[in-house]
Order: sequence, then structure tokens, then C-alpha cells
Amino acid sequence: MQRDNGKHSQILDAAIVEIARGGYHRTTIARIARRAGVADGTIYLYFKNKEDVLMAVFDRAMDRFISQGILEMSTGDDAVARMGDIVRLHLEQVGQDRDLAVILQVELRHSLNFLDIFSRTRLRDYLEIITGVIVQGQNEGVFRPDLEPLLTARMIFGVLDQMASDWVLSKREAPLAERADEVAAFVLGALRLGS
Amino acid sequence: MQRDNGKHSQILDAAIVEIARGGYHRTTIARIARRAGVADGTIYLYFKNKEDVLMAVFDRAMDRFISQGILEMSTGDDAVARMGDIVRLHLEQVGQDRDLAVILQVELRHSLNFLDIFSRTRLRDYLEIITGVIVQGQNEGVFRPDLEPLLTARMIFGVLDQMASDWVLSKREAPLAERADEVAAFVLGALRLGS
Amino acid sequence: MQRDNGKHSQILDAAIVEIARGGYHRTTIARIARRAGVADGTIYLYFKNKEDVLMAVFDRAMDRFISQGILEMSTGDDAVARMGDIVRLHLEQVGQDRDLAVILQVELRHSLNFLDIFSRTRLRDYLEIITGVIVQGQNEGVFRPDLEPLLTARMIFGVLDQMASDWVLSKREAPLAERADEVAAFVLGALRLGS
Amino acid sequence: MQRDNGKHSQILDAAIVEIARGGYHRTTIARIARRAGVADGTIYLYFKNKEDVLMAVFDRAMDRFISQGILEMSTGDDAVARMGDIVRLHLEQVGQDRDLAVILQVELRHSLNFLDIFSRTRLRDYLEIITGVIVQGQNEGVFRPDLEPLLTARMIFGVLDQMASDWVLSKREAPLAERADEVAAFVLGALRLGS
DNA sequence: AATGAATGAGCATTCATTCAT
DNA sequence: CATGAATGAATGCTCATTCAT
Repeated sequence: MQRDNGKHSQILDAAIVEIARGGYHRTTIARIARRAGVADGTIYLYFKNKEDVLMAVFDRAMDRFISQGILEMSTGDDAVARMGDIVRLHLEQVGQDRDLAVILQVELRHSLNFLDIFSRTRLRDYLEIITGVIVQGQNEGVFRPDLEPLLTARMIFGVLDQMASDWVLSKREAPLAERADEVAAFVLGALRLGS
Repeated sequence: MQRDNGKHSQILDAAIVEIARGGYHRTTIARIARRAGVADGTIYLYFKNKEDVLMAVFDRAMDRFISQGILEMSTGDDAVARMGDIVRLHLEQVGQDRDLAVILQVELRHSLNFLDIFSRTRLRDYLEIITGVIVQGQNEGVFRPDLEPLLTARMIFGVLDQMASDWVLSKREAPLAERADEVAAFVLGALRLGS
Repeated sequence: MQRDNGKHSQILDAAIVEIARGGYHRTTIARIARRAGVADGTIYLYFKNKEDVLMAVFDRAMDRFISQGILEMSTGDDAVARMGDIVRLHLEQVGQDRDLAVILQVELRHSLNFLDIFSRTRLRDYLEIITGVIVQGQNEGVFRPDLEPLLTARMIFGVLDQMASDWVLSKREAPLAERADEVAAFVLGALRLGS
Repeated sequence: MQRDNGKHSQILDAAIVEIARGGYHRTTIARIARRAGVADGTIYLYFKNKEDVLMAVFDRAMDRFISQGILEMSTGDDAVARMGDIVRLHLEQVGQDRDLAVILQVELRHSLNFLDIFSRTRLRDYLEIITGVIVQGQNEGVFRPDLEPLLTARMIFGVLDQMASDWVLSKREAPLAERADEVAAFVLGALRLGS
């Protein structure tokens, strides 16, 4: 495995395109290999088996979930600004690559198994960040104190996830992040103190 | 090819259980037939092919989405009460049958194709009802007028859908509708006029 | 599995011919199916997998080892007559079907695994019969008492087995049993009391 | 392509161990190469192809058959002594190296092809030596004159071969040659003049 | 209508062999 | 000489679908 010449990436990229466009269960090793421009057997030099390729694809798609920006988000900001950032960064991040988004929003949800892995790893981290911002806002006295933080974080994730799914299904070319302000208005409306 | 000795239903029920518990891609015609207590070939007397069975399963699952209650929901009530009803009825409806819920929240999302059909038929009807309530509330002067009704309806659906998915993945036995009040509080909070 | 039409036998027979003539590791499911005149998939209706087919083939070959005649051999006869019968019956039995003999003498010995199964089941039964005759002869005072019966039985088996292997490898058409008298003379010579 | 840094031997030794312990059909070029500490491609510098490696392995195993001792066996001795020597030397020789014995007794017999080569080359030479001793004994008047020498040599070989196979299959650590006296007693008993 | 035996296309994976470095 | 990445042919097995009974 001295020489790679980017074969690993070539295969992964090919798998992403195949899965996104042809669907999970029509994706064969032969199709991935053809698109990657390698022989079928070559895939087994870089991945243990087909499932290993798929896991790598899903892993890359899941990385898209937690935007680097969100991780590096200034903790100095107030909760309202941070929540707005989360909304915008999520939509920007997912909206960056349609193929990857299809995998994230559609193909990843194929099985209770994958969904379960997803929800117990990346999603958990993500929800923790959102939960943290909600608690911060409650402490700052700008968010409603009666909302249960984790449940609320899940609902906010539901909103963002639905936006992403709608975008994937829509044929329009409009960027996903275009909706960020309206979404942020909804979410912050739900969080703000009552009149 | 419609009326029989209940074979059509037997097959459909068997397919629902198989898909929900074994997952989409492990569900074979042979397994459905065995559970239904019929021969493999018999399935082809009632359904055109495997995809036709799946479409019928998904169709039944999608019926679960639009609660009969929601369709019959009193139009005389005010928007706040109606929105609360929608939230409660959605969670009650989906939470009624775990097998069907798994299909609705997980297996239905297998392919862009199925998702697309779903979003262009049942989901559209559903969103129209929610949109109607939002517009009603805006007209009554109790919901924020700056929210775009259809987009907002999608976000509300996202919240409800996420609650349903979380419930399906959780091993807990708690009924889904238990959360109805908290979810309604979040949604109505987002809709209410600002301070 | 109502209708069989002798498919099980057809497949088994085809497998025997393929293994005997093409060798174990060149025998594919496709070749067996083609010779049997069935589709590849049909084989899996009658056998669990490829190994199951091979085990059935080996099982039938091993049946050839313990001649029915030997099992039914009169226990009333004296040891000398019985030992002569064993030699003759063994050679007759193995010499009946060249394909089966090839499997017995060559292909069955492919792996320590198969050999081990063979030696712990059929061969054991066989050796017990031979051992019994040796002990009988020693008791009758016609066989040398200094020979350890089980070891001697193994050596006699070695003689018979070698005759069978030689016959399988020889291109000559002469029947295997033709040598029975000479072989019996050698074996009985070894067993008889010294001068 | 002959002389090197002992690579040829390294590869051969590795192949012997792999075949003996893993079985013929699990032995891949990659495994041999790994055990030999060379690259896969290197094997093709020393051997034409995989079969060529196997032939070399079998060749070395077959060398073990004709003990150097048997070839150098004093022709001055009487036939009884020489026959005893053959038995003892055969068992000692085969019993020297279990890996090689496994190959000789089990793996070599994989195919009619290998068996055929074996029986037409080394085995033939071996049988000639035994035949010679039998004839000598008949001439000396100590062996039964009615035994056909070549057939008898084959039967004696069968006895020795069976002893070797039994030893390979047995898990016991007892040396093979331990049985030499009993085996010689049997063989010489068969050869000796009748009472 | 109902059956279920039979079909055969389709696919993941292995491995002997080659060849650019 | 030596390497080991790359190749792609080969094969066991599954399963949707058909059709004779």
C-alpha cells in the first residue's frame, strides 16, 4: 500500500456519486469501480469489503453534519447570535454538495442500524452543542426557561433536517442557505421569552 | 383482483411486519409469503411485482400520517387550539403502531423515488392543512404575520417528524403522544406574536 | 419439495461424474448443474450448499466401502473363509463403479478434514469387522496369536486399499476383483501360523 | 534463475509448511510469499507459476519415499534382512518430518494427475527395489514362490503406506518407526514359505 | 385460484499473474 | 533482482418471477 495516487479518494468519491444518484441498493462494487476508473479487485486493496466502503461514505456524509464552523463557533457570543450561527452553518454545510446531502438525508436512513449508529455518535455530539446554546440562553435570561433543553434541541434539529430534506428533493437550484434567516426567525421565535 | 378471502390484507400485513422488523432489503417475497401463509406465487395474483407490494405498504403507512382526526378537525376552533390538535393527533396517530411507524420513519425513506412520491402526494395534503391553520392564525392576529406559511408548515412538520423518528429509535416504551404538550408549546411559541 | 422427479439423484450422479473426471477443485456448481440438466439455483433446492453436495457424494462413495455383503457375511463360517470373503467383497464392491472408486481412492483424500471424518466413521466400522475375524481366527487357533488384531486389520486394509488405488490409476479394463485370490493368498499367508 | 540467496529454498520450505498445515486449496501465493519473507512477484522469478511450486513441493516430498538408506542398502544381505530394512527405513524416513508426511500421504493425492506422475516415477523405482528383494528371497528359497513379485511389492507398499497415513492422522506423538517390528513380522509372515 | 418447483440473471469476493518502479 | 499495487476472470449463492399442475 505504498503507492496510493489518491485511489482511496477516487473510490470514495465514486461511491458517493453512485449511491447518491443510483441509490443504495443499486450500487454495486462493479459500478463504483468503473466510475473510479479502477478494477473491481482494487477496491479490496483499500477497503475491507462493500460495507466498509459504505461506512466510509456515510462517515464522510456525517462529517458534513457538524460544520467545522459550529465546532469553532465563538463561545463568547450571546446565545441568540450562536443559535443563528448554528442554523446558518448547518444549512450552508449540508447545502454544499448535493450528492453528499442526498446520502445524508436519504440513503443514510436506510436501516435502523445505520440510523442508530448515526444517532448515537455524530447526532449526539451535535445535539449537545445545541443543548449547550439553549442552556446558555436560558441562563442569560433570553430563552424561555420552561423548555426542556435536550428535547428542544431535538426539535430544532428536526426543523433543520426537514429543510435539508426538502432541498434535496426539490429540483430547484436555489442554495439551501438562502432560507437561513427565515429558519432562524422561526427557531428563535420559539425560544424567546413570551410576551 | 380485489376481493378475495382476505388474502390481499394478509399479504399486506405480513409485508408490513417483515419490512418493519427485518428491514427493507432483507424482505423477500418468500418471507412475506411464508408469514402470510400463502405460496410465493400467490402474491403475484394480488400484486404486480415486489415493488407493487412495497408501494401498497408505504401507502398504508402514509395513511397514518394524515390522521382521520385532523381531516375531521373542527374548522370552528381557533388557530391556537387547532395547531395544538394537529400536534397531538400527529403524535398519537404515528405512535399507534410501532411497525407502521418504523416503515414511515425509516424504511419509506429508502430512495429518492419513494420519498418523492410521498412528498408530492400525502405530505402535500398534510402541509396544506397546516398551512391553512397558520394563515387562519395570522388572520386572527394571533400568529406572527412575517412567517411564510408554507415554509413554516414544513418546519413544523420537521419538528413532528423528528419526534416520531426519535421515538422509533428509542427503546423506551413511553407513548409518543406523551410529549405532545411540550412540542405544542415549542411550536406555538414559534408562531405567537413577538413581545 | 413435492415433486422431485429424481432431481436429487440426477444432481448427485452429475456431481460424482464431475468430481471423478474433472477433480474436486475444478468441480463447480455450474458444471454439476449443466451435467444434471438443471439450473444452478435448482441445486440449492436439494442441497444446502456446495459442501453439502460434496458430503453427499463422499457419503455415497463411503457406502461403497462396507459392502452390504460384508455386513451380512455369515458369522458361522470359519475365519479363513471369512477373511477370503472380505478380500473378495471389498475388491468387488470398489471395482463396481470406476467414477465412485476414483472419488473413494483419490478425491476423498483431499484434506485432513475429510480423511479424518472418513477414518473416524466408516473406516472404523470396517476395521472392527476385520479385527473381529482376526480375533476369531486366533481363537480358532488358525491365525498367529502374536499379531496385534487392530494393527493387523489396518495393514490388511492397506493392502486392499492399495489394490483399489492401483486399479483406479491403471488404464486397463480388467476388473479389480480379478486379483482377489492372489491378494487373499498374501493376506492369509501373513495371518497363518508359522511353520 | 537457479542460484540466489537461498530464496528458492525459502519459498519451497514456506510452501511445504503452508500446504501441510493449511491444506492444498487454502494455500495461496500470497501466503507462501509472506511466510517466505519475499514479495508475491518474487516467487515468479524462481518458479514458472503456482503449479510449478506445487510440483517442486511434491518432488521433495517424494524424495522422502525412497530413503537414501534403501538405495544404499547392502545388496550383500539376505532377503529377509533386506525386507526388514526396507520396512524400518520406510517408516523412519516418512516419520522424520510430519509436514512433509502430510503432503506425502494427503495433499499429494489430490488429483489423478499428481497421483499418476507419482506412481509412474518414484513409486515405480521403489517398487522395483522391493520386487528385487522378493525375487532374491524366492531364489534363496525363503519366500513363497507362488507370489507374483510386482503385485506382492505393491501390497507391501500398501501396508507401509497405510501405516504412514494412520500416523499422519493420529494425534499421538509416538514415532512412526516404533511399529517397524510388528509390520515387518506381518510382511515377512506373508512372504515366508507355508508350513 | 392457488401452488411451489424451477429458473437464471446478478453480485461480492478471491487470487494467480503482470509490470512499472 | 525485487517489489507489491493493480488487474479481472472466475464462482458460490440469492431471490424475483414464471408456469405447469
